[in-house]
Amino acid sequence: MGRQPCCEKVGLKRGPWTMEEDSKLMSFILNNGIQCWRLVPKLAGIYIHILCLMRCGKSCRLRWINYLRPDLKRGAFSEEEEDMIIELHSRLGNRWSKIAAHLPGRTDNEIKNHWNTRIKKKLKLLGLDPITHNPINLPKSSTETEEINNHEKLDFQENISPDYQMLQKSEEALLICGSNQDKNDQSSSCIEMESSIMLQNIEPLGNISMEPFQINWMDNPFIWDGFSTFGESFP
DNA sequence: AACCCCCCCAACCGCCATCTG
DNA sequence: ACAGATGGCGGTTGGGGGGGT
Repeated sequence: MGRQPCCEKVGLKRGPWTMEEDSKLMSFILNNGIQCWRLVPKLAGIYIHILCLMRCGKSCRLRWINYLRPDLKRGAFSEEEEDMIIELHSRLGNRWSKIAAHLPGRTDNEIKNHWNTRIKKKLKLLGLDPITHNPINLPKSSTETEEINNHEKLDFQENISPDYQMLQKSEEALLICGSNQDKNDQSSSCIEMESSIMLQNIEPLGNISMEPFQINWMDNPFIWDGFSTFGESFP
């Protein structure tokens, strides 16, 4: 059995977040940091507007991580990012959070969505199984047909799937690296550590509600032009 | 213009791991 | 040591929007 729902569902709001809710949550986290997600909605409400933010802690956490975090990169994935996702997925599988740790500014949810809607199709078009990253429908070798099949494999690799060759090369490179997996784990931990440090380094310098304000982010201040243009000019 | 279909993605759900008293 | 609480993760869903008919 899993645990019970994180909070009492009665009276809690669900569905899309409003700008007001975003404002409350953002203000609270920037000013207080995150100690306990379950308390955030109540505290955020008391802190800003007396009214409670009628969301469960889990919903607040998700909204912050996937949408409000100031370090999020918005917009389409670049070719480089897509290639990186494919390469990481071939090694890590559906461990989206681990993959996201290697792509600064991207969330696990964003990567998961992008994988399911775009990259999966792209790989299929390239003749690759999105789960195993191996060619689809490649005949299995037997003693009698091995040579023919090898020719087919070569044809496939040379004529159909340059991306597959690229993947093979990156896998070879990883084998040569040997302890690369450990290195990746360490770098992943570093990224996680840096993220937590970054969270503590946020310094809101102005009024958060509807006016432009400045955030010091890893000693790189930027101006966030408020909630009026939310979702479009969010840095 | 109206309807339908498909795609995208934000948000939710359920489970597992870890923490805490 | 244990049970309940909490955080985090991956899978899934459903609503909105765009394109086609």
